[in-house]
Amino acid sequence: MTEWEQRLAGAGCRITAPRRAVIAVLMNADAPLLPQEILEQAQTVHRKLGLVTVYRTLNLLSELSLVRRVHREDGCHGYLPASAGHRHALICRNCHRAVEFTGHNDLHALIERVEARTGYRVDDHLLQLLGLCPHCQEREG
Amino acid sequence: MTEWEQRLAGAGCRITAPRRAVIAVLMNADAPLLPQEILEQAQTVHRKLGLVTVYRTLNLLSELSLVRRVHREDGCHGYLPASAGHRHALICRNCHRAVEFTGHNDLHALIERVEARTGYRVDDHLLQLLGLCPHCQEREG
DNA sequence: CTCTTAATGAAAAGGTTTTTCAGTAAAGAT
DNA sequence: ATCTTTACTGAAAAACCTTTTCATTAAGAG
Repeated sequence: MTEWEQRLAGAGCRITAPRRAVIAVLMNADAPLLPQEILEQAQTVHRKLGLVTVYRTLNLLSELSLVRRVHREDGCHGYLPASAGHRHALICRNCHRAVEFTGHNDLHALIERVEARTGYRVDDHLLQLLGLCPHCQEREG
Repeated sequence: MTEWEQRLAGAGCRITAPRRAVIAVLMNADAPLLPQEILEQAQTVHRKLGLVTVYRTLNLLSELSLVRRVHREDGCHGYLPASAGHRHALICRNCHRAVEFTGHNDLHALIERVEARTGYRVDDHLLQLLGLCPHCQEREG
């Protein structure tokens, strides 16, 4: 049983073949995957998987903080395996390969300054970086 | 003619009553407005305005950097008047009132560190802060 | 193995955003 | 002021992504 499956079981959820298939795809993803893409890859393992179950499993994994949802410019959402703690995604605009990073320390100063100037109390943030990964830089240059 | 209308005219676009109505609503918005909300407010000025034209005008204003699109957790998009330069939105999770801020200096150090560690070249970023505005803090406390 | 009920898949519904297309009106030319 | 061109508009339909509904299936406790 994988670590993710243990977390599911610990939360009182059943370990089913459809969930195993979705998990297998997501655990090793290195770019944000759309639900439709997850479906197509997972169906090679579990043929009769439906898109609805992909969405339900993604919601479940999000609640357990096992995956992170990233916003795309076109308005739909990709999903990435989430590392522990509050991290952010750096996404290649060409191949969509993503890495995570922590921005906590640098953001802390910024957030304090903004709180002082605006009077707002900040309790959450969304940060995504966009650029070119090393691989795609080579191809371009 | 307002500043926004001059920008439109300068870009070769026609100044029409529907566009004026959308602009009038957005110029003074202090919270991200949904296309549907913009429609309802703008229809008090231009009764036969359609939702399609709201979307088309929002795309136009986005291209001219007169409005900024902010991502909401539910997946749809709100629109805010954009100040000059690269700014970010701080949004109240209760009343949705928003203020803008510049995070350029603080993010610069973070971005350089992430570039050094990952090899990515970062050329854009998305940063939104969420919290409570002073007004809603009072109401809560 | 049996039983309970969580989980599934198909179909339908719900929402937002885009496309299509015939009609309208803005703005430059006359 | 009027004409002419064509960008713009609104309604309807289409195209998405995502959620809900509901009858059926199967996980896992006893």
